[in-house]
Amino acid sequence: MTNPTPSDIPATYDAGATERALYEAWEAAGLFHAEAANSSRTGGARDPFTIVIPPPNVTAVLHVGHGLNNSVQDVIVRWRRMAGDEALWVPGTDHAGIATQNVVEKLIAQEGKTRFDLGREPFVARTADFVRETGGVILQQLRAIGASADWRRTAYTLSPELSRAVREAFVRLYEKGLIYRGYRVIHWCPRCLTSLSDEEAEFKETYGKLHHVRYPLADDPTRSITVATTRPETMLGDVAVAVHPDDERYQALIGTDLLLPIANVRIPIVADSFVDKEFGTGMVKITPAHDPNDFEAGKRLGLAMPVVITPDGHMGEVHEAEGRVPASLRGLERFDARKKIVKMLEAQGFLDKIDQHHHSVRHCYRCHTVVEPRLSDQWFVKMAPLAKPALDAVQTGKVRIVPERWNAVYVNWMEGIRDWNISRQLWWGHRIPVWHCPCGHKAALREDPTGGCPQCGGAWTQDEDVLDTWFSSWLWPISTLGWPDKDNGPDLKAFYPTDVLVTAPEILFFWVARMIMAGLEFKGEVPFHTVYLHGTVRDMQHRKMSKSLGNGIDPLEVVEKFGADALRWTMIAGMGLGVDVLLDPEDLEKSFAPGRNFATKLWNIGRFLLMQVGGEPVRALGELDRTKFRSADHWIINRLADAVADCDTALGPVRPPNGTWPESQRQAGLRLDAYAEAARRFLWNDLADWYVESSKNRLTEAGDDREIARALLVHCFDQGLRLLHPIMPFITETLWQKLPSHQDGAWLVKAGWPTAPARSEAAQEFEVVKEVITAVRQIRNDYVLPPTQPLTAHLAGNATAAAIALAEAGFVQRMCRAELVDGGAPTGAAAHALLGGGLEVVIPLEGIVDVAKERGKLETELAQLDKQLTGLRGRLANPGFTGKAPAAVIEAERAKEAEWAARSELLRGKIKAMGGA
RNA sequence: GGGCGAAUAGCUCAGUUGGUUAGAGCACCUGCCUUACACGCAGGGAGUCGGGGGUUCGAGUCCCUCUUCGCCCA
Repeated sequence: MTNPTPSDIPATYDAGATERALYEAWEAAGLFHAEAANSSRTGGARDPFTIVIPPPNVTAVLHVGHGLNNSVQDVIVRWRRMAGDEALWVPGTDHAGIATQNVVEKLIAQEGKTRFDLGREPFVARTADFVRETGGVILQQLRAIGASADWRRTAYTLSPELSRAVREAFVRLYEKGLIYRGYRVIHWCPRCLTSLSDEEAEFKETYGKLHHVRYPLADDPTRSITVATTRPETMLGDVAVAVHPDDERYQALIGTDLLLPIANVRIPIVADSFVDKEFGTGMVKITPAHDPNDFEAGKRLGLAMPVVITPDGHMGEVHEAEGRVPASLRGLERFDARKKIVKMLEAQGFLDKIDQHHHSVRHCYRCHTVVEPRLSDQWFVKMAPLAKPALDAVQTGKVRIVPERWNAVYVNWMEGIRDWNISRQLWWGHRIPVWHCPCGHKAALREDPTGGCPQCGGAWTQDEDVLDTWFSSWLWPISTLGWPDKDNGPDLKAFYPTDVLVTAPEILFFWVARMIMAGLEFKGEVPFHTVYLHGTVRDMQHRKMSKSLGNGIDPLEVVEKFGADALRWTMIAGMGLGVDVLLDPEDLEKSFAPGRNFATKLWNIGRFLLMQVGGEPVRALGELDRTKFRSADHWIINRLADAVADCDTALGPVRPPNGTWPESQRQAGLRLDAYAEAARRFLWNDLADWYVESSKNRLTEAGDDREIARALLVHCFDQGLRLLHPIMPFITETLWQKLPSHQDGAWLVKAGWPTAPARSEAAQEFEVVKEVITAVRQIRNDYVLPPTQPLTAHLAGNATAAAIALAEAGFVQRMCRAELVDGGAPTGAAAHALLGGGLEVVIPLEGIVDVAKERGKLETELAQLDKQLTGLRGRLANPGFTGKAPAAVIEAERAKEAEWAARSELLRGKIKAMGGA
């Protein structure tokens, strides 16, 4: 069989032609399947390793943030799969209540309809159809970037199974008294027409206006007090003005009435210690129905709670507000009303002044409408009892959060946790499983009731609201593995607790913290042992990529132009721990060419191997006679050992011993950028740049030397491909299957993760050879000698080192076009390089080297060295140093002093020989 | 307003408990189409480690302070 020639295999790798078919082959071979029976927790032979995907919205299309998040998960899960774990990656999607409902509402708006025109059931049916037809696209797109999930297990938060989990969780908490109905001020989105949790109402920095309004005393309109507000429209709902009970300024006013302008109702001045005397005028107006703090105050003081804003954000006498909203304002949109009220106040002489005011305003996290605090009845989960064990789990190390700084954020939130508003006035989602009947009886039920109320026989009506989407998401790790239907089923036993949760810090509270609570509450165990929080993909101005800014990158376009491997490489290699990944949407080439180029480099290493090594089998590493190794062989084995160790260190510990991370391991590992760099360095800088080059002279002639080189080339490339495979799965699999060591039917996906080979001391010898080559190259560059001009390099100063280099004279010749000569260095015009161990490289360059210039170079080097030597000697002469520094440090400094002194002496001698002082 | 974090090469970042001449990738400059690869090879320049003060034999690393930026929470 003849070896291929360069023209047989194209010089560049075509990702597009390879990736799709390869993915299909992986999937067809069932390589991503994980079986409960194989897990050591159920008596199998492999340790389980599980990741559950942060479920993307079912209507989502893949954006670069998904690309990053899922690439990270895939890298980790592929690593563990190769390492021999029963590696499970559970995929799925989220029904995304508000988001999906908004999408469908927009669709029917094009037909001029609202959801209310359709009615609840038809609207839900329409949404379900929409999801069925267009949903889940993202799961197909994840395949395009190489995601190795077990697709048989694809889950959906609104599936019958996961809906039962939601129901079970609700009923259990209800029965424990942890779910209750509360009447209070919540965040309300006037556009989505639903309440939101604290977490769903996001702060946005805003420049607003602080209006100072005069409220006259009811019985003496010549006197007035001044209060400040950013939301004048809510003043119609004011029921009191509060001062601090100890505030001397206002003692006399407590108990007197004010006349609320515009509304023209009397409101009292009351005392309450929540008022900050120092802030503003020390007087605060109380609007219980439209501000959460005022609500608390109003409750304490037993005040009325008039509601003056309608659910859709218009002025109105909604509740307990008769006579407060003048006809001219009724029905006016809240921000229009604000402007009008300010004008009215001004006209009536009640407006003192308006200040510019920089503050944070809550917005709906789905539609970005300014949220309205609103008094209403909602369902809540009592969080404190759930938070306690979840806090402990992180503080004791059962769950570690990486990077560390998010620990404090987590702890802070848990310690100040507030009850969770879980009811949403939406139609798309899990309907709250509570039924009421006319007799007032109320029950939370696992199954829909069949008959009537057990107490009065009346007809049941189900609660109208649905649950917060996150109420299903927080069950994800347990529900996707079978809870509660198969609570003792093999999957939960085999794979729960899972291992790593990979996500962005934005949903630490929405999701991660709540999953920890749910896992502990419903399964009695943490849902995962590591929370890995990665950065955000941003553009070159550090702006988050978003549709509205138009600065996004389409991952599928990148896959098409550069390949999935290139996409993955750029994201993983550029991802420091918790650090944002910066990509340039204006210049995809700049961002993704490095990954494509690396793939091409690998392709060409492969091309070289196939041509030079041929298809005949190679000897196994263990069968090689190490006594016949050349220095390069020892060296590449050591470099491989380093690479394996570096990758392992960067990836880190896998699971906590005995379920708890020791202090020393809490932040260890998951340095994906360091791992990527270690794999790249080995394949490119070590194997391709040096070992492949060193092998070229050896492959031409049959014999042991050729066989050793062939075997090591194949072995090292094989191992390097394994190290890189989790990051660049397609190119590595493609090349790996072409290796002569490849067994029919074997997949790199399932090939073993490398273990470091035994090291060899002899590897240092090759460093000498490399140094000589580099020295000659530097001289060639310094003197601008054409690469083709043959040179003679005399070696002197260290016979042992010289002999090592001379043994590889042929290789040196090939690498830098220099013939090595033992000794005989000329005294005339020559270029000099002084290497470690006193080895000298002298290249005679009559007519090219200016002796004075060459001497000048050496003098500069000497001056530099002497300066450092002086400092070093000063340190060693300092009794403070020798008396206090650790022995090892002093020892090292002494050794350094000796080496530098010798080098200095040598330099001095050479300078003298060249006519210097 | 409270808390946390960051500031190191043109850019993005490493820098372990204080201890070599502060590193990497990208970018940049120079030479080269050397029979695997120009999506490549070789060589090179580049940082008073944000400012100031302190502790120490020794500070990028620890402490104080100022400046700037980011994040989380209210």
